[in-house]
Amino acid sequence: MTDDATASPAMPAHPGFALLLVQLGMEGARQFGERLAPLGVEPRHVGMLARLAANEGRAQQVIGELIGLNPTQMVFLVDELESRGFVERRRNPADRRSYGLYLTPAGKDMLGKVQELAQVHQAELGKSLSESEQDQLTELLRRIARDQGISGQSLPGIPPRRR
Amino acid sequence: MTDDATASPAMPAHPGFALLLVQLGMEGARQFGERLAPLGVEPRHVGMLARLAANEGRAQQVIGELIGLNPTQMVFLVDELESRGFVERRRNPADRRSYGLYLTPAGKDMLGKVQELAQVHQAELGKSLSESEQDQLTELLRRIARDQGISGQSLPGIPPRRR
DNA sequence: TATTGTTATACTCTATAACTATA
DNA sequence: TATAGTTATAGAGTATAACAATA
Repeated sequence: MTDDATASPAMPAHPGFALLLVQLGMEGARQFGERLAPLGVEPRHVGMLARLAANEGRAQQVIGELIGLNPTQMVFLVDELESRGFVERRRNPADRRSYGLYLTPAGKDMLGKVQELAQVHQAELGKSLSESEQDQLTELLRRIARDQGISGQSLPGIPPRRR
Repeated sequence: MTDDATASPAMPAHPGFALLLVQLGMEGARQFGERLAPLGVEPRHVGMLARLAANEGRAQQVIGELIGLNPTQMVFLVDELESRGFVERRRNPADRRSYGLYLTPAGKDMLGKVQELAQVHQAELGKSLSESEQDQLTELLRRIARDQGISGQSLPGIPPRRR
C-alpha cells in the first residue's frame, strides 16, 4: 500500500459497513478501471479530464494544487493526456513560464464517453437494489461523506495533499 | 495506483453511489490505517492475523493461497509478524519442508485490540447516521457485496489471485 | 523430478531534489 | 532572487525468476 490506503478490520462472518465500504470501493474501482481500458485511458486520466473541464485555461501547477498532485506528477499525467490528444498546453503570453491547459474536442468527447460509462458501471453495481433503495443508499453515503469532509470534487486515487 | 485499484467516475456536483463508495472506501481505509499505527501494525498485518486465526497450523503457502498472496509476499509478511512476536513458524515433522503458522498469545491479544479498534472506527465513520440507518446501510451494502461475489472473507488491499 | 520456503533480480511508482527558462 | 515547468535520482513496493533443502 502506498500510503497504505487499504485496510481490513478483522473479519467476522457478518462484516459491518466499514469493512464493506472498503471492499466495495476497491472492487468498484477495479471494475471501473476495466471498463475504461478499452477506451485507452486509466482512472487517473479520467479524474484529470473532469477537473480540467471545470478549470480550463488555468496553469498546470494551479490545477495540480486543486487535484493534489505535485508538479512532477502533473508533467507525466499531462504528457500522457497530450499524447492521446485529449489535452492541449498553450503558452500564456502574459507569463511565458506557464501553460494554460485546455481540453481538445477529442478530450471532451472522451469525457462524455467516460461519463456514460460511469452510469453503466453504477447501474451494474446497483443491480441488486431497487431504484428507491439506490436513492436511499446514495443519501446515506452522502451524509457520511459530508461529515467526513469528502466533497464531490475529491478525487479518489489521488491522495489529497498531506501535512 | 498499484493495480490501479482506484477510479473516478467523472465528477458531477451530486456524485452517485458508485463514486461515493470509492471515496468513502479509500478514506475509511486511510483512517483505519492511522488508528492502527499506534499499535505498531499496518492494515496488511491485520488481514493476515484474522485469516490466521481461522486457519491455525496450516502451511504458509496454503494460507497464502487463501489470502491471495504469492510465496514471496508471504515470506515478508510472516517475517514482519514473527519479528513483532505475533506469529510463530513451527516445522511440520511429517514434511520438514513446510511450516505451520500459529498465532502467539501476543498475536491473539493484538487481534482482539484490532477488533475493538474496528468497532470504534466504524462508530466514528457512521456517527452521522442513526442506529437504524446504519443497519439499513449495512444491509444494502451486503446485498451489493453478495451479488458482486465479495465474501466477508475477501481481504481488501490484497488483490485476489487473478487468472 | 517436484515442492516448500527463501533469496535475488528487475520493473513500476512515488517522492525529492536538481535543473532551465522566464520573470 | 523567485517561480513554472521539466528532468534526474533515489527509495519503496510488487512481481518474476533463480535457489537450497526436503520429499
